[in-house]
Amino acid sequence: MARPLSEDKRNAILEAAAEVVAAAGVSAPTAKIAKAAGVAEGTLFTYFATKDALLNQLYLTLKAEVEAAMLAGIPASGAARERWRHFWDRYLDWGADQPAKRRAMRQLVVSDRITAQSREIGNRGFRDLEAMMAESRAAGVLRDQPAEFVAAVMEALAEAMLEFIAREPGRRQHYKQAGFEALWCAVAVP
Amino acid sequence: MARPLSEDKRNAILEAAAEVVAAAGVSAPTAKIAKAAGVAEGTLFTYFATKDALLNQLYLTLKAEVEAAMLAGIPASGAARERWRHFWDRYLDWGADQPAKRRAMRQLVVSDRITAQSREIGNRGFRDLEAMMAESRAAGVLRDQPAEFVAAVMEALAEAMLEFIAREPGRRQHYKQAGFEALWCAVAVP
Amino acid sequence: MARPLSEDKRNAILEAAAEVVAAAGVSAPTAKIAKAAGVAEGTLFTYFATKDALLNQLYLTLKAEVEAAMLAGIPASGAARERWRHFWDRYLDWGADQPAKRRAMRQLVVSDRITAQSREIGNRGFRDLEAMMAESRAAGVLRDQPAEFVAAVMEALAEAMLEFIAREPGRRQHYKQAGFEALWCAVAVP
Amino acid sequence: MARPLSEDKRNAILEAAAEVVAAAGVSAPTAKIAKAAGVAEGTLFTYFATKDALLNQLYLTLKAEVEAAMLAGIPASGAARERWRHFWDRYLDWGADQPAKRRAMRQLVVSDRITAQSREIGNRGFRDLEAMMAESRAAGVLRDQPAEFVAAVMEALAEAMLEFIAREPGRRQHYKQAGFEALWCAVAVP
DNA sequence: TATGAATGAGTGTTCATTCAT
DNA sequence: CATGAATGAACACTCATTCAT
Repeated sequence: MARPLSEDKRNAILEAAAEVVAAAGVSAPTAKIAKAAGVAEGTLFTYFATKDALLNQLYLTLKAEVEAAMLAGIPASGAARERWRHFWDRYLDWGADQPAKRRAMRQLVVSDRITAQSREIGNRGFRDLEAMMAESRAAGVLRDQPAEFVAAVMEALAEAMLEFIAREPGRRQHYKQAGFEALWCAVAVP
Repeated sequence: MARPLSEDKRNAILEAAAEVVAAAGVSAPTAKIAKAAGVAEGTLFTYFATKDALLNQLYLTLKAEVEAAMLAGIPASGAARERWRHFWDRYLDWGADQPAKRRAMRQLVVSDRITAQSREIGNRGFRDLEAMMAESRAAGVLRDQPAEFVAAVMEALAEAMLEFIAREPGRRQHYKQAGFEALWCAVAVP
Repeated sequence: MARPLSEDKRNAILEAAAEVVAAAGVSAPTAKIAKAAGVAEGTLFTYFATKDALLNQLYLTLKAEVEAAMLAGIPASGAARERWRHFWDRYLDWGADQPAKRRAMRQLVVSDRITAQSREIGNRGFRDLEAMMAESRAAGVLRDQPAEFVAAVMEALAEAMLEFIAREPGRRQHYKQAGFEALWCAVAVP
Repeated sequence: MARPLSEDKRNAILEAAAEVVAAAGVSAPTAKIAKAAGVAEGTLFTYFATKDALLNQLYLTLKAEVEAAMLAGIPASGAARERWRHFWDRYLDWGADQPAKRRAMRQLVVSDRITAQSREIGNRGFRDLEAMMAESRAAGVLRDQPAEFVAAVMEALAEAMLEFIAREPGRRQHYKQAGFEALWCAVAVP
């Protein structure tokens, strides 16, 4: 086979897309993304058939990245509150360390170019994550709310905290703490 | 349709813009907005100098509308929790009753076409609202967090609840209740 | 109504399209056509929704033009041979006087961008023309062939003669004569 | 599929080009042709330097093929009419049996990508053919027209008949007969 | 020699904005 | 002031051709 499709190039395009979408929204020109990735305009389309395919792939990639970040180093056992805190901290650290990716995600989530199927697949990972937490709910630690509700509250609060962290990077720990307190109080049995 | 007067036309354009932006994002063509408003393409530009001006005005108008909805019928006195509950309920009712406007707002908030100045002005209203609440914080009902923090948490949770209500309109009361419990527990002194 | 769609501009675009398609085929850029017509690139699309729409319209327009040319000045009565000769002469004169349009037609006829429907409509006019000739066939002047056959032979011979005339304009009369003799002998009862 | 030898590959590309050009015109992508030929995109360019070179070669190849078909089995002597009939029949049989090649030819003939030189060379073969017929003209069988004229009339009528045959394959004999009668009457001394 | 990824000029079409009516 | 045709700069995507493998 001649010059195989380069995984590096594919990743460069996705990284560039995150940067550019974060800065200019989903309507950013593909030419700008290609340039940022250091490839020719046409090359982008050998890796992603259409702009929509690229955006959907970016969405899935970012979703998977967040999930992987949250699961990394998760303690196999331990008090429910501690495990939740782990998730929360990893989530916020990821978001705070990758501001471009987080802003890109904000754009993608509200865009109608992300298909229902992508959203479905993207959430599947989180559902697995929540399944791991089913026990703590069963153990009576969490209020009686469906996993989706808990996840949505967590995401909402995390987003709000990340906004503050983005503006005041020095107070990351503060917002992580304050946010978690709010979260725990909101979802845990008092 | 009778030819509406000037002010009516302006409002028709803003209403149409909300609908169209909700459905197709901020990159929706001005021609589509004009058509939805029942005016000619060019007429839109006699009321709003540019598309950006229209989007920013829409943002401010919606912000003001939410604020007005929240303040309407506010009890002059009463327990802090009840007054907060009033705000919360009015906010969620507005969002649930005006799904298009809420979805339009989601698009506008993440768009880079909304200027910092607009955001500043838009939040001023909320700051006034919070000023009214300063006393409850002073009275030791709320945790020691800046008003912005409380507002951000409230908005984040409200958004999350509205997503659920949009999907299950019949359970509006349930989500209003569950959301408020989470909110109160997150911001109030335990 | 503001500035109405200009019939002149529409015609200018069709004329330009004929010129450009004649010279560069149906794959000629729309930008080139617009420029030749003296309008902006975008203007072309206010008159014709797509390039295909323009090409199909051009096809129909040219077909109608040929037909009109053939019918103009047709003697109401007279010997069949003279009436056929009239058609033949008008056809060849049109083709010889409008070389660009004729060459454009050559391109359009073989292009798969001209729809079956356009071809159907385009031939309808000729069928009317042939209907007028039914009598001569009935009168035993023409061989027993369907009208379509006669029309196809006429077109084929005309095309061949026009090629010669294009190369030797001075011998137009010669080729008109020679071609008609071939035609008549081919279709008439000996 | 066993990897074909060089000459086979060249032929495969030409055959594929005929199919693809017949279906999609001369603007069909070279990638499509390569795929249809079962070779890589780049390989096409080791056999033909440019797309134009391929198209011109295809034109010449098809021209040569028709000519060969017409000359095959030609009776060395015999009545002029019989020999003409032989040519005519072989021409129409070739066109009717190779509809793709014939349609490809139609596209090539009107394309400005076929150079004057190619056309010149392509017609040379036919001129040879006509040279063989010079004697019948000399013998007073044909009207006093240049060979080119006769050839053009023959081609024009053949094209027209092939259109009919393509639509009604069952009536091939009928159209061969009717067409030849028209041809003979058009070119022969009455 | 064969392959197919890489390239970037070119294409049809869209759209915010202007301006003649 | 209202209208919608006119404009031309973008934009997503295609494709002939090159060249690293």
